[in-house]
Amino acid sequence: MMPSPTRAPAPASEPDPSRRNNLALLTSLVHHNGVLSRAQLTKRTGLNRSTVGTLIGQLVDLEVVYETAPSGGAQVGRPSPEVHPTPSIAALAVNPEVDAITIGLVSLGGKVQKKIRFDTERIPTAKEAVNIAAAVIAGMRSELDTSYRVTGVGIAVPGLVNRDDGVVRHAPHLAWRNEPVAAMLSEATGYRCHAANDASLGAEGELLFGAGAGQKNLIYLNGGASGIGGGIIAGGALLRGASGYAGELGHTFVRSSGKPCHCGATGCLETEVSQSHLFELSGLGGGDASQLEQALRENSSQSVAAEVARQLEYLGITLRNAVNTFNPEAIVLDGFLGTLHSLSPGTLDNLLHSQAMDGPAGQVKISRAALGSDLMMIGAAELAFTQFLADPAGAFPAPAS
Amino acid sequence: MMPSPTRAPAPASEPDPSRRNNLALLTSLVHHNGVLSRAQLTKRTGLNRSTVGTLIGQLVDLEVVYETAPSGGAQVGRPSPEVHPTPSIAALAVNPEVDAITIGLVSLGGKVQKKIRFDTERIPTAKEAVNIAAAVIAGMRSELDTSYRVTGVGIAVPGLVNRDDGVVRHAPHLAWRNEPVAAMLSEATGYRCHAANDASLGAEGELLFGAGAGQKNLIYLNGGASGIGGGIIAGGALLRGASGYAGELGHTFVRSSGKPCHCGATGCLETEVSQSHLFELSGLGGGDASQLEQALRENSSQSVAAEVARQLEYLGITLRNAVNTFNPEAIVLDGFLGTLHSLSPGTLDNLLHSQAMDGPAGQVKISRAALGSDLMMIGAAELAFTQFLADPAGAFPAPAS
DNA sequence: ATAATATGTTGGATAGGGAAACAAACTCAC
DNA sequence: GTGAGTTTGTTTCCCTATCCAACATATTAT
Repeated sequence: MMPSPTRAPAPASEPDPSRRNNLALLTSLVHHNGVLSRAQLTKRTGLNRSTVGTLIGQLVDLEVVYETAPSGGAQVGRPSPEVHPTPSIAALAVNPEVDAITIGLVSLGGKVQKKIRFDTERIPTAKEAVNIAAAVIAGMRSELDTSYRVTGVGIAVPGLVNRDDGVVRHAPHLAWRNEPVAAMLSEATGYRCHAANDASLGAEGELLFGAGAGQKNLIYLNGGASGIGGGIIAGGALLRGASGYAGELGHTFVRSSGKPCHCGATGCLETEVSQSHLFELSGLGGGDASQLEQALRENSSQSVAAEVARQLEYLGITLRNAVNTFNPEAIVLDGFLGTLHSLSPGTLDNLLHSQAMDGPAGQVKISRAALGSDLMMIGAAELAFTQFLADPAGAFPAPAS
Repeated sequence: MMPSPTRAPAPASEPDPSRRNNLALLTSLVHHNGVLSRAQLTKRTGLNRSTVGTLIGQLVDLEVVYETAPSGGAQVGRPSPEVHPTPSIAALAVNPEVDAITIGLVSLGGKVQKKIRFDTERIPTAKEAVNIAAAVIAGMRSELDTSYRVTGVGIAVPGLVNRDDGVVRHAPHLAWRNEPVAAMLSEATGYRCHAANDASLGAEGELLFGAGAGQKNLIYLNGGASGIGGGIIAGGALLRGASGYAGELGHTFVRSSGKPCHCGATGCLETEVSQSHLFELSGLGGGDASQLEQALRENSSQSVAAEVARQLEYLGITLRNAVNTFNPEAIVLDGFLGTLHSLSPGTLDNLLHSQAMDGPAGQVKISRAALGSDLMMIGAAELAFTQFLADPAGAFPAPAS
């Protein structure tokens, strides 16, 4: 049984928690792996063959998954049918940024079905962002109602977000303070909404569907126009902290008598390592990450090389701290931090091996993010999937048959 | 049922994992809280009254706990009998340091029954440490065999320890490298031995029995003769990392162009903040933590005040990083770091409020460690209790009746 | 073809927690 | 004191979900 010790027991009408747990386990496996044979599910869960059969049967009835004929994998024995996530179960994703709001629709299984980028003239207020998102969702509404079962909405915000109540405590680059965005969007759309820090969701996205697949301890760092955000996976789960604020590696101390940061401190990573310096030096007025990367690659000036080296050094200090503190298996760099790393491959590895403690440093692999521009959609959607995945049978009372 | 998805299912002969889980849950609650009434256990576990009754009955048969008549707590209703941990179930604790090896015996419930400090002439080698510990344990052996059921031995080592295999990767202050201390002591004593970093175990000890009781996110920092160690509790569990090396906050970067550290980097907290500076300035040649504290309190010289302020500033940088990264509810300072904090109360709080991000910083409480010199014994013993607590029915096949 | 292997399927057995009814032991009010 | 109200232990019965074993099925290897 193992009921959650912190929580009161579930009301009597609900099915036995153990069944729910096992359904949740299977659903999560299928969602995060895309396709799995029943035999693989049996191995992965440790459950009995017959039990998996029953459970899959229920999930098929619930239209959470569907089965297809075995693919002819040349293997001895009776082939096992393949279990797929139902793509009509989906979650909405919203990602407000300084210059745009992106709204997406993501299927169970992590496939991005739609992605709509709404460019804004100026930095949106929370109210504007919610209005835009609600309007886009309203436009999709008839399609959503007819062709999808929507589990909810996840909002990825570049700033401190209290994950429990969905209030943005402070998003400096958006100039938001104490905005209850989840409640606002919930009010406007009628969907259950959740909000969290964008980089935390990025970490979960890369963990489940991207460069960190299968890892249990992973550090994700993203550099964008809105500074540097971080998300940490420890022991297989996202590090949340007391209120979900954990992971702010962008404000790691990297330099004595450094410049003051908007956070109140001095010498933060985010003030020393920034995309805008690189844009200036490379001669570009602005643009996206790939344009920056190309410009930097083509520019062989001394000043650019020096700046890249300088920024990598500060990034190295942050990674050194993080490696000593977390002993992760992998570090995933996204945005212009991925660019910096790729411009001078090996530099960060060398810094880590010389400066971090040899135990933890010996195991780290540094890589670039794999999911690109879909990542925020996938991460935010995951936030809205969580509740569904925890109780796939209870989320949609009657299967749409 | 919820079998662990990563692990193969348990052999068929064993009892149902759900019963094991519930027994483990109850045993842990009793162990960590000392005494609990059956009614409290019912509330805490969320299990049914009758189920708790059955389970406690089994634990009584196993002599893991015993019940006593209700204490007359003035409360309406039938009084609930109290459940106590059996003190004859115990774990051994070993803590090698630069100048001594301490061996202890800790009962279920966390009470230190014995503590034997063996002072060494010089820094002990791993072999010497193991020999001394084995000899002391051999001396206790007849008593252990007649009066106790020993679950195993936990070794708390000041250095990087791979918790999975019990190998000390590197303990700089002891000058140990790649020493399989757990295997060595296991060989010498016949007990199951486990090893881990001392500060990590300190964090667990304070979490379960000390200043961090009830918290879910906690940072423990200990300053001693052997540098600064850290342990991090995140989401209720110790942060281990890929190999159990996590938590090395003593090597947080705090100063540009700082002194080189033995770890290979420069500007580490451990090189800037150290007990020996304070001993020199206070005029003491050496001594223990309480002597140092008294000397510093009585010394009103400018140079001492300046050094205390300087060290607190660097400690503040580490805590700033840690708070931004972990969003903990509590920070527990031990050893001379606790002394520093108490000499200038409020300084660290002010530093955090001005420098750390306001979301996470608003919630942190900084306090001193509560368990004093028993902490390492309790923490190390916990390491040896873990396996027992996970399966209280399976650890000692036949109850000694 | 036949053997070997792996997997789905079915029916029965079992375990273990939950619910309800009852018993017990306490406080409180009068 | 005595009865009412409250809380908890105890017992019995039930239900659920898993496991097991036997059989059926579909594939590869020989």
